[in-house]
Amino acid sequence: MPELPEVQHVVDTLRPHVTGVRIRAVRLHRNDIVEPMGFDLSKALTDRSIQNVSRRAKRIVFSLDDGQSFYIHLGMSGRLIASEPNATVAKHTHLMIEIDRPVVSQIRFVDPRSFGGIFWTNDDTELGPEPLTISSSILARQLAGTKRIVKSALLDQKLIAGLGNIYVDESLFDARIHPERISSELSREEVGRLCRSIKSVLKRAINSGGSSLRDYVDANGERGGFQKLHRVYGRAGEKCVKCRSAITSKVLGGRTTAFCPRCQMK
DNA sequence: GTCCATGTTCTTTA
DNA sequence: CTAAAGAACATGGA
Repeated sequence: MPELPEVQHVVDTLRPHVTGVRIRAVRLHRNDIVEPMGFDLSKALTDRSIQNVSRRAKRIVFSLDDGQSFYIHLGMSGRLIASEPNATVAKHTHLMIEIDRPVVSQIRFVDPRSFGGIFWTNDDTELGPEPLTISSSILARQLAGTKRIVKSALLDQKLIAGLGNIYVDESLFDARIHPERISSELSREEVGRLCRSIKSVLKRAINSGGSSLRDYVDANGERGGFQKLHRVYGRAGEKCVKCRSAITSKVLGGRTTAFCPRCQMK
C-alpha cells in the first residue's frame, strides 16, 4: 500500500487526531515488530505527548514532548487508523496506542503481512533526498553514480527516498524514459524531465489521496483515488493513453514493470 | 493447489 | 567493488 503519497496522506489525516495529545497506554500484541527487539515501547510512550507527526520518505515519524522520536513503517500491507475504543479489533492488529481524546481515542496499527514495524530511532542517514524537493542537479548527481537501469536506481531508497513500484513506473512514463535506460547515461534534459515528472506524479497522487489497490486506507479509513489515474501501472495489455499502443509488462530488478514501448523508447 | 502483491534486506552469483 | 538475481519474511486475493 504505501509509497510516499499514501504515507503523506496517512500523516495528513492522522495529524489532527494526535497533535498535542497525551498517550495513556500502549497495547502491543506482537513484540517482534518493534526494533530494537525487546525495546519497552510502553515505558517510552506512556504519559508522553505527541508533539507532531511528519513524513520522511515512507516513514511516519512521531515526535514526542521529551525530544525523542520514533517512526512507523507500513511495509506492504500496514494501516494506521484512528479508532473509537469500542470499535471491533481487526485481525492482525499489532499495536494500539490509547490517547487522551474523548471519541477517537485509539491509534491502531494493523498489518497482515507484518513487513512493517515500529522503529525507535531518528537516524535517517541511510535515506536519500526527498523526491518532492530534490533538485534536478542533485538527481543528476545521484543517477550519474550508478550504471544500474533507471527503474532499479529509482527504487533504491539510498539514492532517492520515497518512491516505490507504482510511482517509479508512473514517473518514467510521464518523463517518456524507458525503464531499462542506464542511469548514468541519461542526458541532462532527460533528468530534468524525470525530476519534474516525479514531482508532478507524486503531487497529483497526494491530491487524490494516494492509490488504493487492496489494503491502503488513510487514518480515517478512507480509500484513495489515484489508482483510477494510473497510466501504466497495472495496465499491461491495455492501450496507452497517449499513443494507443499496448502497455508492456516485464520483470526488471525483480519487480513487475509497466511501460509504453512507443512513448518510452530506449 | 498456483501465482502475484504498493517493501526491505540478505545471500549468492557473476 | 558493482550489480543482478533470487530468496526470504507473512498473508490474502484472484
